[in-house]
Amino acid sequence: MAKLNRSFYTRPDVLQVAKDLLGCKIVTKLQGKITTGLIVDTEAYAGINDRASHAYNNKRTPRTEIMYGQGGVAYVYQIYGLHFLLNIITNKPGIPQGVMLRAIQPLEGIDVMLERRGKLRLDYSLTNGPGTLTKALGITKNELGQDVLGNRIWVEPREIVLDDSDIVETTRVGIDYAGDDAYLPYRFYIKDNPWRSKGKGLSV
DNA sequence: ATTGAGATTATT
DNA sequence: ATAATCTCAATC
Repeated sequence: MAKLNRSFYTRPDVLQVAKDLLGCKIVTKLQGKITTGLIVDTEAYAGINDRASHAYNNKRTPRTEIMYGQGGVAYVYQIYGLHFLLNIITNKPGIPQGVMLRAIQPLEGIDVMLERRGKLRLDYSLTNGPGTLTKALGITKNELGQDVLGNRIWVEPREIVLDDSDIVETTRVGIDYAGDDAYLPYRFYIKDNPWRSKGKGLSV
């Protein structure tokens, strides 16, 4: 199956990339196992002018450096010492923007995902948060900097029809520290899809 | 060298 | 409501 190409990710409008990723299929081939899921919930982080972004104010640190590289690369970081969150970097080198995956709908390799999550039965909690979907897909900091056009992680094009009326725009989750930018409509999810992230914080 | 908080989750 | 748990970044 085809992979989304580099130019999909290097587009200048990170909001458009976040929307266009909805309905696409993310695939990981890790530990010799393939797992896939439909992307149903994303958030855009708009770089140096976005107070919610790790790269706000052009902040360059060892952690954020990857965001300044080329688009189509995985930015994985650990939060609360417990969970790994997956972003795909967008735009061209020097412009640190990216899209975080908040939730997926499991498609293939569900048995593997259940095992990685320590669950016995399939329910929404398998992959309905940014930290749970990475665990199900086997993504850890090992994948930091991986090319999303490589053979470990990639995304395949949307095969379902989605128009704007199928996409809900709302505020991002868990970024109260971002002041007014917490109210920007930079989160997108597929309307009526039950696999979307519940989230806490300021979501409408 | 020290400290404080975090793009969360699961449990009480 | 809160514990879990640790890396990173800012400050001293």
